[in-house]
Amino acid sequence: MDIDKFLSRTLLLTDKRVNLNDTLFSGQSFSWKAGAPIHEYYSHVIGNSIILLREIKVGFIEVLSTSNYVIGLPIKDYLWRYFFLDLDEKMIIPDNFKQDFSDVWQLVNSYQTVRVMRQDPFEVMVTFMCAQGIGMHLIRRQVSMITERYGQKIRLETPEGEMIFYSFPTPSALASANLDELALCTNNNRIRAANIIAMARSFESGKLALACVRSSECDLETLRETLCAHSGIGLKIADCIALFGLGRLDAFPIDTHVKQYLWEWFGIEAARKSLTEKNYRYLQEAARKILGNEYAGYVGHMLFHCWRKEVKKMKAF
DNA sequence: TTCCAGGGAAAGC
DNA sequence: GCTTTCCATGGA
Repeated sequence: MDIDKFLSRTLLLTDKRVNLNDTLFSGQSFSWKAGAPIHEYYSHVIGNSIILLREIKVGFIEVLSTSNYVIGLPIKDYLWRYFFLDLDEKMIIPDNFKQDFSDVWQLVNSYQTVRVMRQDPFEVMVTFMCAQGIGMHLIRRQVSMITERYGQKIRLETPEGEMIFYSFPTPSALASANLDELALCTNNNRIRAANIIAMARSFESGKLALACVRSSECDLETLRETLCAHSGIGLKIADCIALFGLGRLDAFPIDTHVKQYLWEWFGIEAARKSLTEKNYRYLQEAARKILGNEYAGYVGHMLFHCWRKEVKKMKAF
């Protein structure tokens, strides 16, 4: 059974089509491979971690996705939850955007099938706390070193032989980490390492974890305040955690790439200035007027992916 | 060499 | 309050 057949079966189960080639993990595209035994698909994502889909009996799937391990979940339930299948991507893009920016829409149109994945909140927090002002290469190296040092070793038999992966570290593993050791994994950045340890302790104490569980009940601003109370988490990282880890599709993170397309595609003057908090908030409001409010982050991510791939000519790793 | 990468926070006006 | 500088490293 190959991936296409797997998808045609899931299509029957869900009435929805998921093109695995269009899935994004923390905004990064990646490829899936068929493994062994059959009905098993895995992929490297950020760091030395994997997503593994394994059919354990007809219609039921086992999912190993870094720290998120679910056994015996019906395929339909898994796909609905993990790939946001309750979302009709054709309905989330405002008509006025298609009309007012038809040239951009022509470019972005084919990116509608992009799917943002619902990821583990703790993993998203650590990953994006490693992502300040450096390139993806270094971010991946940091996360990779953290998983190898503090995660659990996993052996996987594949047609290419045995492969070794590491699960994402638990909050308690990082909460009890030694500062000097963790700093070796974070570009020798001791401030970043200390921030991650403090955040993990807050998560382990239940304080931050509870805020995550209740994140859908509060407004976005309250959620951002809770996240930003932790040193090392500012507005941008808080928005990334809300979007990727907590399913808040209204959260609209603005990074250097989003800033670029807000100017180049939409001519928003403020996008040429630096991202101070004031300007960050202003740009978000400006973007919401174009992209809508409820799904601003999800739509923004299609644009993000399109911008990097079509305009910046960046390759998926 | 210089600039730019998925920023945040402290320091300086 | 708002803006500039520092943190830290590797690749183009």
